Amino acid sequence: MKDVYLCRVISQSVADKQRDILNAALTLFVENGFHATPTSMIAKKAGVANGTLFHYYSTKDELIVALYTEIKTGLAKCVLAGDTEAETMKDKWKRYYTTAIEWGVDNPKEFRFTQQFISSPYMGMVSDELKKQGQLTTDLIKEGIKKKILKANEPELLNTILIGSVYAVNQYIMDSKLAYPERKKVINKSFDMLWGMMAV
Amino acid sequence: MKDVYLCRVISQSVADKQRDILNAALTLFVENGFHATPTSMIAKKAGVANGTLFHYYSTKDELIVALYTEIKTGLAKCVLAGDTEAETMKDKWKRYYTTAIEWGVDNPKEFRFTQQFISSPYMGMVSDELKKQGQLTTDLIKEGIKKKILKANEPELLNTILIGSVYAVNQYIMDSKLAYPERKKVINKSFDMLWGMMAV
DNA sequence: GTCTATACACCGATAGAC
DNA sequence: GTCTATCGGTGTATAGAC
Repeated sequence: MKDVYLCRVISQSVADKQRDILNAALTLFVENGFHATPTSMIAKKAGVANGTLFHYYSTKDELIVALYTEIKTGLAKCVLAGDTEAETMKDKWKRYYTTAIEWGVDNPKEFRFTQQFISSPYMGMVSDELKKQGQLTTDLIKEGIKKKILKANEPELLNTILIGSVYAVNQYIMDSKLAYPERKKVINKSFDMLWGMMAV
Repeated sequence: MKDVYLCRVISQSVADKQRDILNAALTLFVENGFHATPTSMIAKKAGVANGTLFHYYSTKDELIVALYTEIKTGLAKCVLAGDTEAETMKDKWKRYYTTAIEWGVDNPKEFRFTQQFISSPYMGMVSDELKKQGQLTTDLIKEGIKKKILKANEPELLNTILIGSVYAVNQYIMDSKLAYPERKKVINKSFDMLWGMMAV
């Protein structure tokens, strides 16, 4: 298993000014929240005119949701990138788990933005398509149960706890400002704990 | 162990109009978010004049933080209410765990509000006193490790995972709209999983 | 303490030139 | 596509009567 899971999200995916707008918005939203960040401030930080912002996103809400979609898609791509056929289920889970947490470490603004977004009313505005992304890991749990590798619990419940743990461990790492060697230990240790909980 | 963990929060603790304002604010914040809820709307729903709101809270931010403090204190009181001396550590943990989750079920608005608040920039405005409330469970973990009841992991890390799991399981219960008998099963089952993870 | 009335800043969004 | 200029709407907070 490789050691580094770096994965940048927004930087390369869209063109010039639009990218600047998204990057500026991300930083400011995380710092000040959605409300306290006027579009004028975003435009200024992005180095574009106020009107230009509304050329790309016809409302502020649309910008916010677009930013979330962008980030979430990038995370999913990043986590699934290392998928191989020849891999035990435990290794696959460990890789998913590690990649997700390291992604949060490499992209702290993106991570905090998603947290903020998910528990906001904007969450109701995202497409069902994007919402169903979590289905993937639930399916993997079902497969694991069928193969008698995982304990026969409600898959959705286990999935929820796992996602919650990814957020929790990430939060812990960020709060404690853990650098690489210690960080890896914490990730491994917590994975072992969780695996002990879910595996037969 | 008793079966019902009901625990209302805001309703009784403060006087008349002020209580109406907090209740109205809570409902509207959860429905619309902080931004999309003007003070005028809060005042209207509370049945008071706009100026009255600013008599009790000199800024909107102050109102938001006060609401969080109120709710958080209520939750803490509720969880600690059943503390007894003669109780095994496992029972105490199970009671804390169960009470916290059931509190979220009984107070869905309060629960969603805290989620929204914690991941917002307002979180930076709360007193250090309130922030340190989580210290209590961490200390209990340390005690458990010393007594060789719990595995010798980083206490903070375990605490973070536990809190994350409480949120996660609550979310699962709410999303699945589980009623009492099934809900209890899920809580017990998930606690057993978690206890298996943390206990020696 | 509670109300009415209002000041005034500010923001989201548009119009239209280039 | 990008800019400047601007408008209409709205929100926080205050002033002052009761």
